[in-house]
Amino acid sequence: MQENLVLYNSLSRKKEKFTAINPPFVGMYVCGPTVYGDAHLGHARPAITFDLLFRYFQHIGYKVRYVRNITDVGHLENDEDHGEDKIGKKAKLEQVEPMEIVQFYSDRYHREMDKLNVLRPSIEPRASGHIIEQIELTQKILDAGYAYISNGSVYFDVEKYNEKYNYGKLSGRVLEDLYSNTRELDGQSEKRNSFDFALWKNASPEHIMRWPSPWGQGFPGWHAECSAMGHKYLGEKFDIHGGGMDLLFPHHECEIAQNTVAIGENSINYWIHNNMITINGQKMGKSLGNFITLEELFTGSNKVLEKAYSPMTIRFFILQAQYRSTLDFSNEALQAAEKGLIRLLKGVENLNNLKANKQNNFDAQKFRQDCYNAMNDDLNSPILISYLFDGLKTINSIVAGNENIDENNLNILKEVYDTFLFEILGLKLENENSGNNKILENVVNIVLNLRVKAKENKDWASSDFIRDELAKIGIIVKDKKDGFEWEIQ
RNA sequence: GGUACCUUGGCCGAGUGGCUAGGCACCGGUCUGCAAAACCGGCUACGGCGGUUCGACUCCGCCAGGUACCUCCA
Repeated sequence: MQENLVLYNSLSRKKEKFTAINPPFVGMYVCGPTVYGDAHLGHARPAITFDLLFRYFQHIGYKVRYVRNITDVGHLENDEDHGEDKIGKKAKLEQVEPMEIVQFYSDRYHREMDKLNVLRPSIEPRASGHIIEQIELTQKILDAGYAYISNGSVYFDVEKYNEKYNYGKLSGRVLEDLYSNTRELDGQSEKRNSFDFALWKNASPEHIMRWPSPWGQGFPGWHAECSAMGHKYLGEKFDIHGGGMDLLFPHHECEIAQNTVAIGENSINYWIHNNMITINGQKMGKSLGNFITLEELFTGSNKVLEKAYSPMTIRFFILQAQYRSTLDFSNEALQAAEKGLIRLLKGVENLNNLKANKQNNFDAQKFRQDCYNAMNDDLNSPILISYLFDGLKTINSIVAGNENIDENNLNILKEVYDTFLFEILGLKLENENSGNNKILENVVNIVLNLRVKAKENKDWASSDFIRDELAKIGIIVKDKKDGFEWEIQ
């Protein structure tokens, strides 16, 4: 087992050596989607980031329990006092049961994540399935004296909490600043302070999603689910809590407050946050309306897209940036990723056909160690990928006969690509010519075989005619030494 | 307004107090009937102004520009 993994902890704002609480087990909780719309490029980033971590942990010998929730209740729009439930609103709009919305978008989320080769988590709990746990959490906080009841709702008393603990220790916020910077209360609020947050909300008569509780008919506050479910499945203390940087405040800050009171201080060791994907330098997000769904990316059906991009192109694009950096979307960047990935995968094909030599001038052990070092340094996937490209040059030189590799080093080299490219980065070969186009495939092959005959007869007019006419309808022919390849543009 | 962060070559994106990441594009070459593809090579950048230092893209200060969070967002 590699013991040198270093991860950036948002709590300390430093890179820290990772030490599991109870090795070889690792408990990891990641905030999943609120399922009221299609997954977009932004959703792919945490999914892939924590998939990378999940895969790497397993590779270096840990047994990981990976919990990623599905939020299906309690996530309100706008203001906590007056906002509408996101799922409930969509259900009304579509005139279906809220759970139909949840099922529909959960299924679609899974489908897109599968395409991205994101492994399913070990447990995927839903907020609506853990109402009792959230009521218990709320009751504990009430019993401890850090919450108050107001009109059938229960609010966390941040001011009181901050007297003993430090509200803001994760996000670096100071409560006094929040006083001056939050909007003035209009006098109608149920909350004592605007920064107090709901643990349980009283349901108005028109609110569809509602459950009985000691405080009346209602529903849980947004932050309650992660505290309740995380600790239910991972224990009182666990190793990692992850999510997007935009959840740092208030969501994760509130979770820490809840956990501290209801479960204990420092119940989670490492807080890990991925950065945002930007478009034209601006965050891609639901509220800005500048998001591109994954389905649109895969099919090219969005006017900002010059073409369709395959799931592996998207995955590679995301992995080419370190997860804590913003990543700027553009057609140019995506096409660069696409071409690079194809070249890398072709290199692996060459590698698998390599023949070992007696002589050797490649140090595969060092190469392997470099790759581990990159991953151990806070999952530096772009550096890892740069090494894999460096290795490609070596592979091609060996193919060309300019360098030599012996059997031992060749075996290690193959193992490194297998491990890092496929197992850890989670990339895979994609089959082009999607689906039921067997007939087209056969027809093109017949035509191109005719072209081979024409070339043998030095009938350049015919061979160029075939190539050019195919190009006109979007089929690109690539000659090879021993035959041809083609692809649909 | 408060808090934090960022500014790297045409584009994306790593990184370090001295040892030119990588990809894409571009240019040149090999190969090819030609072209494409593939392969090889070239392309030495770190917002501005000061300071610390033998030496700064890397540390410090100021300025400029940008972003995020402070309300829902991955």
